[in-house]
Amino acid sequence: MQISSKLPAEERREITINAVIKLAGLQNPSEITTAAIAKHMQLTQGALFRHFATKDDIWLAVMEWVRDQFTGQIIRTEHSMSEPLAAMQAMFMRHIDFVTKYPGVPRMLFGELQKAKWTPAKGAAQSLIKHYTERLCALIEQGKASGDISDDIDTKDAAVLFIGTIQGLIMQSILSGDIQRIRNDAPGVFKIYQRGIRSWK
Amino acid sequence: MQISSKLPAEERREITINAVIKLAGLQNPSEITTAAIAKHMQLTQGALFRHFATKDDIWLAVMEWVRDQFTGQIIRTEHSMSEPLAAMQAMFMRHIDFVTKYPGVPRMLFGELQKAKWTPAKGAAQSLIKHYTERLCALIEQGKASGDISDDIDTKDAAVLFIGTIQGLIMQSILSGDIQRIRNDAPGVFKIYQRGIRSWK
DNA sequence: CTCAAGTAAGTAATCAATTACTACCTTAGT
DNA sequence: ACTAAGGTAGTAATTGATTACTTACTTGAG
Repeated sequence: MQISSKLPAEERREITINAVIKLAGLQNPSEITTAAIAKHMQLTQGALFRHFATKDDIWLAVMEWVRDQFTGQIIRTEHSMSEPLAAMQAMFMRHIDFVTKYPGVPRMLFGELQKAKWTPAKGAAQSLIKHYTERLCALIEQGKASGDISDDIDTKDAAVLFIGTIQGLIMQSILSGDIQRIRNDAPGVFKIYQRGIRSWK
Repeated sequence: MQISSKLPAEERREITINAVIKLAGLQNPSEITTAAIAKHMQLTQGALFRHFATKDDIWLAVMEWVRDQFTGQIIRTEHSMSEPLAAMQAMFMRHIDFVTKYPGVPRMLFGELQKAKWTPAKGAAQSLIKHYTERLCALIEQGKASGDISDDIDTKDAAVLFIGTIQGLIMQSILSGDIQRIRNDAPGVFKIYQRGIRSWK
């Protein structure tokens, strides 16, 4: 039997993370087995445990990758805009881009958050969303200060709705089975959100 | 060993559905085992299969219960209001009421929809949301006709956002671990949604 | 030659589903 | 009114699959 070409540990970890994210786009993340991951990267199941102590450890590595990639992209997008509302729209679209590129990610996040007992991966997921919410709240406050966003609305509520708006698009795409469709729906949905928070002079 | 008092089949099915919904509020629905369900209703695991052919059959029964309860309540609420926007607000609050009363339900729904392969329970979940979306679209069209809702916005987008808004609140409550908190947040979030769709004359 | 990275074949635990048996209720025949 | 028969709903133990993880051995690049 031919064996896979040997690779250094760090490279294998990266390939593993990639495989998990790809598989999560095709099936229910909680049903992804170590055997399935190994098969997808042309490796035997036991070999995975040369690079990860436990399966939880794999999930943690994946969540950390997601955290770094996602947060990095969002922060960079935010800083590329000066007007708060424009920044929010750009972040919205960047977020949509991200989830259409990696459709498994929102599934993993939501699935992880549902778990009853604490896991390192769940902690990473929680802090990711917490951090995201904080950035949004800061932007909304800016928008209120500059007069672009209405003072009438609650900052936290507006942040929750921003994320919920995307969540709703994702759910719709899961229903239709076509993740790419949310690219078309996103602008119209964001328009409604923007009408909801902007001030009318 | 003392055995549980015998009950007629139909009653046992109802008790089972109740147990599943209660358990789903406490833990990740996909991790609920037949043993856990049986234990929660003071029954042995094997006895469950006197009333349900398979575990999938249990899930289907639960989803059908949810479909009947939820749809019934929402439809009744819709018909109790004459103005479209008022009806939507009432439906929003009824929906929030429902998920705070049965916190396991949204988890089950979302978890079921994520599954790769089709199951009867997944089909029931899909048709529930499809039907709900259709009712919302009809209401929004009514609102446009009466001039309460802006013609500028897309009906389907507005319906997606309505559900997404609630989805966002649920996610926030899962994060905070306190499902009851969404009762407080709901009015403020709906207010933003309403600003987003209503016409400004 | 070494040893990190691989294979292949385990193990123990968990889970849905099955099986063999039992207790209780209803009902028909005398 | 009694009682034997049949059906229903329970128990307790077991089965076969699946899963995360382990162990003993093998390979090949530096």
